Amino acid sequence: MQDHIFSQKLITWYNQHKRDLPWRDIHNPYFIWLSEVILQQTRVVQGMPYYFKFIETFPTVQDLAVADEKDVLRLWQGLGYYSRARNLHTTAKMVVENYGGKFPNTYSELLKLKGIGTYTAAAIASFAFGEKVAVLDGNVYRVLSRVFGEETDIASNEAKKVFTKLAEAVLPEKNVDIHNQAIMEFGAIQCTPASPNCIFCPLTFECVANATGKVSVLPVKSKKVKVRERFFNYFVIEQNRNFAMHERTHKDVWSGMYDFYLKEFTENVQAFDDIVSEDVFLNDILQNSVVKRESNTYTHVLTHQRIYTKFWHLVINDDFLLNLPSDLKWFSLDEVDNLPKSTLVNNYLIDFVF
DNA sequence: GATCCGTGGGT
DNA sequence: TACCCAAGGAT
Repeated sequence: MQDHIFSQKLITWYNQHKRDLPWRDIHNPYFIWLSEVILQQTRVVQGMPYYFKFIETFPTVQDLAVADEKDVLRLWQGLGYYSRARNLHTTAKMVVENYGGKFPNTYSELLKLKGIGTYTAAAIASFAFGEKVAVLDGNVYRVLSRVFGEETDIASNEAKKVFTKLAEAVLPEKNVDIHNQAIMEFGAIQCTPASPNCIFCPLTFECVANATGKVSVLPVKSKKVKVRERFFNYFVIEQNRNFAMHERTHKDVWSGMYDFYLKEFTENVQAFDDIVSEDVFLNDILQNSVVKRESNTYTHVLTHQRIYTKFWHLVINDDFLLNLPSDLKWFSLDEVDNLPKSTLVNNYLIDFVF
């Protein structure tokens, strides 16, 4: 099949079947950037409400740049991969300070910004500025792999070179932005990962995978992630309707988000005495508090971790003068609501506190 | 450069 | 249930 035929067929299909999405057919690089970062590893239906929240709360890159990082993270709460929100904020400040508030308009300049990699740089450069660069995301890997019968393992380092070359080869001279949108939309709606409806595919006759019966095995992807098990015991420390919260700073999940006093184990420790033993702070507290609740176990599943969590809700006596460790601070219920929190922590608060 | 970083929906 | 994976990027 000739490359321009492939692109023409994709665009014809796209014009008939494309979804009406709010970040389509616009050229505001700030809005396009927001949508692309939100949609990294995220489904359209999941990201859509966040897109509307962000453009309403931060209508311009300047608005985002002057915001507190806490508030950006709070708005991102529930979407996951929170480094995206921190990098978003960093890049907004860079655009304002180093680029006069105007997004750089080339692929290579965009690539220098935090949180903008090869895919996102290509997306912004082509959608907002019409630059002739090919996008390569999960959809494009799948479509190219099947249509051209390319069996290179997409988890390998080699694959990025091979598929980038393929993606560039099929790029048309004109309407690169539409072509890029079309190939991704085609992957998302027609050439789906599981059981695509090849009977109604406009590329049935050209598709190598269809001809060779390999649709279900392409693209080849080798890596299987191993899941680490962790056991959390959160101590929800409350006094006079204030809550002791801690900002996660270390290299771990939910960096920059707030949680409670945590005792972590590598195996399941059931007995309360074993959990609190040798913890001076907790033993000091326990003399002057009531255990208001011992929660059920929350099983929180992440990509590389399975976290089994029990919440111990301690209400400290009103008149007890408690010295918090330096990494814990008191927050009122309203303030707790406004802090960025993981879905795990937020779920407990929704279930029993808010 | 292999591993880590979230959450939710589909099968 | 267990697994996949979804408009990836940073380290």
